[in-house]
Amino acid sequence: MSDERRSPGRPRSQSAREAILTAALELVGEVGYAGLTIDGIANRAGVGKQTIYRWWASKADVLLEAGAALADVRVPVQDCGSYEADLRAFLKASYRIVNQPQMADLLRAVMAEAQINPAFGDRLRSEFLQRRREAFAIITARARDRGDLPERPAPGTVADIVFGTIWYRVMATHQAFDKRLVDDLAALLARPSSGSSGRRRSAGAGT
Amino acid sequence: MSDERRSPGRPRSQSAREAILTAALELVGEVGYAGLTIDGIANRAGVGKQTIYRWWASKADVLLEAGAALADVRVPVQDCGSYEADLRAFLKASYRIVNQPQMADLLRAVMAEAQINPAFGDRLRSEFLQRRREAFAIITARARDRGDLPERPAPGTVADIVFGTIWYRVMATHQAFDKRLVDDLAALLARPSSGSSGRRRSAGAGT
Amino acid sequence: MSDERRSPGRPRSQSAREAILTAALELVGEVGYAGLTIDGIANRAGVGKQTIYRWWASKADVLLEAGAALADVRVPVQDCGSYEADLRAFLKASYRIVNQPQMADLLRAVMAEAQINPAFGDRLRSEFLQRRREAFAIITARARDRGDLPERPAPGTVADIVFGTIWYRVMATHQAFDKRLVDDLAALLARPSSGSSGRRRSAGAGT
Amino acid sequence: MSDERRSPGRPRSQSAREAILTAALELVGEVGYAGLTIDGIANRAGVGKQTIYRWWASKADVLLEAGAALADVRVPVQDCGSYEADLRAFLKASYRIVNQPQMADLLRAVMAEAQINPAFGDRLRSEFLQRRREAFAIITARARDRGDLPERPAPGTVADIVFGTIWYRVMATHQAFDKRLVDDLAALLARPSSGSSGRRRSAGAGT
DNA sequence: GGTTAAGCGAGACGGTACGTCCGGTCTTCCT
DNA sequence: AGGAAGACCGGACGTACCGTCTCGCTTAACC
Repeated sequence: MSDERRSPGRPRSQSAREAILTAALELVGEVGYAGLTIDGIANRAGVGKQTIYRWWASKADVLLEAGAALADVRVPVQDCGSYEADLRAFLKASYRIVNQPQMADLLRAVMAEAQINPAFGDRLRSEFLQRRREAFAIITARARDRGDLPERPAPGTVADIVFGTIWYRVMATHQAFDKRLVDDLAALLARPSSGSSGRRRSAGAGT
Repeated sequence: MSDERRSPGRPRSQSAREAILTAALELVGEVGYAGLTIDGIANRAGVGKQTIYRWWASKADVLLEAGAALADVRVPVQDCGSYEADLRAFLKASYRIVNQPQMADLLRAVMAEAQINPAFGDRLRSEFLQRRREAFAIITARARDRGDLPERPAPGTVADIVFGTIWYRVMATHQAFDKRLVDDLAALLARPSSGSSGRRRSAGAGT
Repeated sequence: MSDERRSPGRPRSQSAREAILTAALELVGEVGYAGLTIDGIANRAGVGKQTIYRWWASKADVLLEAGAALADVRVPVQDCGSYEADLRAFLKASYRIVNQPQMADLLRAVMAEAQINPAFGDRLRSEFLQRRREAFAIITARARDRGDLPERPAPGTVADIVFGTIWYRVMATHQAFDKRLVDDLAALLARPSSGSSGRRRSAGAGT
Repeated sequence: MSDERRSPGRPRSQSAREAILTAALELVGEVGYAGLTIDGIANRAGVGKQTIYRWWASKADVLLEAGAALADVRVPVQDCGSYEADLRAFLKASYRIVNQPQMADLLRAVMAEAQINPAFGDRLRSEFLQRRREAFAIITARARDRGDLPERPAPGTVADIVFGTIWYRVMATHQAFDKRLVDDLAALLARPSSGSSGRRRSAGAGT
């Protein structure tokens, strides 16, 4: 029934894979991304360099996969009753991810590499950033259905604002992503648009 | 009258300085930041490597200084009559800077380097990011005095939102910084704080 | 009678053996000995690397065995009537071997490897060079018995001169091993020693 | 007067050059040619790898230059009175070179590399082997003039025999190049050709 | 006819050296 | 003293092979 035809040849070593991801995470914490080298990861992991090059295109890709495990905190997509509550839940989940010890350094590193290496930038977008945006899109879509989504800005722009603010704090100001920011963003973005359009929607929802 | 006591020895060559900045800008456009090397800049500029190392700490510092010329578009700090108008003026000026041809690439490069090289990160913050925030702070301070600054978020957080959104578009989505975003951000941030909470706070403050 | 007790397990694949020897010969002609790799031989032969390592110690050993087939031209050991005629017959046989198309390259390769890898050097001596010397020793021994062997040089030194000259042409000058060299060497080495000993022998032969 | 216009830039470091040649000679003695690496030479010499690659094309070229110093024993070209005496003097000089402690290993290595790397083979021929042959050619030319050069073999073939025998002992039999071989070769090659041709020449020379 | 044992193609593994590139320093001569 | 030139040491890069290993499979001999 199952089509899991094993390919011929020695199978990939899971222990090597895990040792590499662990070593990369440890090393980036100890020596920073600039000091991180494939040689260093290979030595720490007790692995040949080729084994890294065989499965990852760059040290940033290793980090990205290592980070995927840490970022396993699943975004809460269940309905909290209102757009603002949904927003707050999403932001709190993001807050928990970003405030993990090695996570901020890792995020800085992968975003930096994405600027320098366009091919990695594409991978970062498709395998990480886009997924986060899609999760967020669930919230705005639900709010639109529910009727409490402000008319402006458009959902894509809202995502830019939310993610942009978080990334800016991580990369530029090195300020903590604290609960106050959760409150500020949720309140700001959930507040009905000024002018007639907002009222119209409220009226519609109230009917 | 003038205190320009010339130091002894041969003075710094202005032609070399300009050739270096020009070469760096050209090369980063041709080969990207990853392909940019001190050797390459020196060759293109017809200059010895040592001349670069004498005056700049890294290729990112060369770019930062090269970019300063491009970013000469001075932020408008004059009063436009309302917080929203001031915001819109500031955002339009930023829009003009970011949309210069080589500027987005240059911004990406220096922000990436800042993540990788902490010492450069400090220089970027103190010599560029902080200056932009200070210019923006004039606007929020004036709005506070004028009385049309929403109570929340705090001015620093507003700056995080504004700059964060712009940087995120430059670095993550590669979306254009268009006039629609100017409108959205100005409208969103100038809109008065929502209903009861704002009033409650005012009431509390008044007691 | 026969003790050919077959060991259990799958017997060695003759088709794999032949494919390997053929692939090695082809490849050394196409890419040279430096470009010859075990991986390359295995791929060309459609064989796993392990199958090569199981039966040969190095790529030079593969070539040595591959060359053994080409060098099948057996040295003529039958008596031609005189030392000079025997010499000439031996040299002509060597000439036919060396002038085979792939043979000179193969000889160069194995002699080079013997200099670099002492263990292979021992194998080359015992399995190839020494056999050739033993074949040659038959000629000098017969000449001694017959009485037309010059007193000097000693047979071992004569072998050094004969083989040395051939190898030098193959390795150092890349000159063809031509019939003129056959004549020169045969005439030189069969000529009676100068001085009293030579005369004594001549006298003896004349009696 | 002198046109030794120094080129601009830092001049080549003689101390680095000598350290590299010394390190190469030491290492080839310790670990053999197969174990000799550019990395190893660079480390032993306290030098960057690039400094080696800048001036030499391969480790064999380093050895060849290192060996040139050892082989400084100049071939004696002065007239010893007879062809046989000249031959003996040349062979004794070669004997002294080959019997230097590191020399045999070095010769084996460069000749091996010449088989494997054709470009190096050309360099070895033009910079070493050919020079030795030219020195030897002086002896045969002088003998021809003097009249005591046997008619056959031709001078080039005589050189093949002399050098071939020496190289064969070094590479194939690992026998010492001893004084007995000097005597044997000198006697063999100086002995007049058999038959009338030799006598004719003697007669002519005697007139 | 099942069991055992070895050989087989495939290909991942830990390593080592390769030759290149670049960083940052230095040493020269020239201005 | 600054600058152009370019060699220097150091060290990471990504590649190529090495020789070994672990798979599933095939092929025989043996019970």
